[in-house]
Amino acid sequence: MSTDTARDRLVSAAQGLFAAQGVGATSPRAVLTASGVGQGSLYHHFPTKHDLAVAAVGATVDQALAQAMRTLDSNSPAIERLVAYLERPRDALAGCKVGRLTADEAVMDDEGLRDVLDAYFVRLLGVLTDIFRETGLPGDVARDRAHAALAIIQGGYVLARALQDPDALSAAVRGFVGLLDQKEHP
Amino acid sequence: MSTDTARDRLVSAAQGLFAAQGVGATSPRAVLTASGVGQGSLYHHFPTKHDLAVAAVGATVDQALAQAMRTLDSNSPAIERLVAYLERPRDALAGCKVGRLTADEAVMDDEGLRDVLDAYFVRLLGVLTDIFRETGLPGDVARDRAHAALAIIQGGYVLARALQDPDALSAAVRGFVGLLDQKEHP
DNA sequence: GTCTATAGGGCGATAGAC
DNA sequence: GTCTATCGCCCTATAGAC
Repeated sequence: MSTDTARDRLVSAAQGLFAAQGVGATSPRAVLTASGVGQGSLYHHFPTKHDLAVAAVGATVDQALAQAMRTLDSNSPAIERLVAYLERPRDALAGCKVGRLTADEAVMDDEGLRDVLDAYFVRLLGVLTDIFRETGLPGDVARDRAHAALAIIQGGYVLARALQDPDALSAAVRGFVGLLDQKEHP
Repeated sequence: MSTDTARDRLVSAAQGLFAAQGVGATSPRAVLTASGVGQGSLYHHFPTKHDLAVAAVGATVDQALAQAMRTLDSNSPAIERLVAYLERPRDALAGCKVGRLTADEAVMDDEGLRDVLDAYFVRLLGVLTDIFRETGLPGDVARDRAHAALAIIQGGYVLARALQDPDALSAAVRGFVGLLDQKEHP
């Protein structure tokens, strides 16, 4: 592992705090306390909070994309890959590490961070659209369904947090998958 | 109008700022500046930020529920009421005034505010579940579809903000409504 | 009820020794 | 590269006059 340099420990600590509290609510001070490095080191590697945020959010998005691709990029039939992605176990009460950031003005006010979020969802939408196209749907319908599938996950996280009940996300996924299945079992 | 008392102006200003920036990122100072009242007045009516937040978030939830019920409570057929609710015009780029708060730790760490969010979604889920039941679905399936419908809206808001494109919400709704319709037009 | 003034503390960032 | 010390600002909240 290369996670024991000061820089890596800072990024890793920032990722954890950003996921738990958001970017705006996390102070550089909190990051350096959690990482165990000194104040000077933080500002040596990341002159401003913006720089730290870009590094940490970028790392989180890379990891989330890699994880998503593991279920979406197999060679099973399209519909199975889709359902595997939708039903993948998730920490519903924690919320989506990426999606939650859209409610954080400190993120949305920063063009660099906005671009990172944008790239994440554009990529996922592209892959999901291709999957729906493989099932024989025309392109525009496939694109709408891809938006719906992604919205189910993101909205399921919101419901789970609001209701403090992880099953709210599972229920939303079941409701959506049930609609997908009805074509095959009418 | 009764919105020209100091108290009402404070609540109204807080609602606007909370919707735009979240609760944690909005200072009582910002609220009193936006409302035009003096500092002493704020702390006279709302001794702590918590008290102000409960009043403002409560008001926002009441207004949002009333607006939702206007489309859900008509006497048109169940499926029409549902689609009318899903397709209602929304300020997608602003995000859901209520749903966005689930990403705000200042809200989730406050039991009173959590309860207000919970009540909002429980109420909407109840009404949506009843609508799906009216279409002849068994109770547990109706409940899952209600979760899915609400997740489409909440997730659509997240996608719209992440992509900076209001049509992402519309696309998610189209994708979902298309699946609902396929039973009728197979 | 509303005002001005201020307290005590955390914020983001910088200085400068080692 | 990493440390400790410190700056100036804004935060939430309180004090006390009017």
